[in-house]
Amino acid sequence: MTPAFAFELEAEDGAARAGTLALPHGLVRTPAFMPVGTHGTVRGLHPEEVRRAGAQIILGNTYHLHLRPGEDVVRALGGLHRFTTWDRPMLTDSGGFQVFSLETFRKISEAGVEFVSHVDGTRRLITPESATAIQWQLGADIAMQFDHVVPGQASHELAREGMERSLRWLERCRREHERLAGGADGAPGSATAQALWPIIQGGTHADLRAASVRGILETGDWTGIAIGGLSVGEPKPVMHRVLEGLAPALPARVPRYLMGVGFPADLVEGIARGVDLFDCVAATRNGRHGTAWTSAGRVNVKAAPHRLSDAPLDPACDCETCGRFSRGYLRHLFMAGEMLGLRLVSIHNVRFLIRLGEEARAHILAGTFGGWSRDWLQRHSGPHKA
RNA sequence: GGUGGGGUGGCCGAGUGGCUAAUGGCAGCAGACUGUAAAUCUGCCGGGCUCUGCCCUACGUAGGUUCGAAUCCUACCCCCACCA
Repeated sequence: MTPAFAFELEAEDGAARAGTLALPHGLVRTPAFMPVGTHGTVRGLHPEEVRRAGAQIILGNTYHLHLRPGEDVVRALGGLHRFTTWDRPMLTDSGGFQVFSLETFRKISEAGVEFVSHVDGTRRLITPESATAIQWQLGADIAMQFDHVVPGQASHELAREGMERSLRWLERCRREHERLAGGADGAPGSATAQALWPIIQGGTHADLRAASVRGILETGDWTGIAIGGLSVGEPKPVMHRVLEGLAPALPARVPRYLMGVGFPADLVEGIARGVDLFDCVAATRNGRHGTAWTSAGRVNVKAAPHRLSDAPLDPACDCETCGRFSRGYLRHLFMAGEMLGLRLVSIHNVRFLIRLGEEARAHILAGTFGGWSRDWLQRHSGPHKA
């Protein structure tokens, strides 16, 4: 039996990597896209639909699950896996992204972040310790450190502040996680039940990113390392440059998780720069908003030309939606405001990204990733952008 | 037959003399969306042009008052409510 959290690097093709990550609830073949299920559900989709789309692991969110229903409820009902009935691996984000996205609802101090709940207005102080403790109660396979995300346009000074604070908070998360894993508070589980992953910050500044990696690697043997603070407003070439700068500094035997990314082209670009794991809400959000990713580029499901179309969204797609429903029907569902439309396009987009990971993996294992990714990016550039 | 209310752009519905091509909403068209405050948000939405502006058409129909009318007056047509 593979030890929990072991990552086997199976092949490299240029900077691209294929591997297998062993987690308490199962294996994750990489590169892989992880659908986001903020509230303990991949929005709009039944867990079986997520599974059939090929998802190996999904996310949950610490901050949102803390507000609703509360980690005590989740724990009382058997933990996140049992609560949601998702029996494959899960990862919880720490709430660090909400430091960025709910910027107008929070105040940062060294102690932590005080949020004014967007749900009921109550004040909630989230600290590195509490974010870790909440995640322990939720019980996902992987917990993320509580970090300080700054916008993509952040100055060197602000990016440095966020990066250094994230390092200090990482240490506090690590201690709390070790304490909990040791059963200090009588919580269930053990050191093998949940991993804690650090997050590289530093904005768009190469020196800060490098310092972040150094700081993280000095403090422990991590079973995975995340790259945060990207796709938050910086231009794509800048994100690519940051990834290229990071790759050589990262240990090869540790999986790399690019947080919050991305669109299809971002996956291909990221994989080409050594990223193993991705997550992004765009698949489901765009699905709900009527934009489908296809092998021929983006399709606006609501567009009039699809009115009489009997064709599937993407003839090259093996998802449940494309196997059964026409563009004309999907357009009708959107126009009629029927929820099935939102769900069907979400299913398609999730499958599209997961399949993209599967295809990339196959090409890396076959040693053909370079040509394949170049062709793919070529096909999906310009007017047919992905 | 009588009395009262009303007829506004694809639909609903504001507007009672100039700031009105006419508030809103819906429908329609397009765009945005990256560790989810999002089944959301933004823009366009009478026609035409030599398009930072100009012209035409338009508030039931026809006439009138006025420098100026969707807004006031007259007649007619139609719709609704109540009474006979």
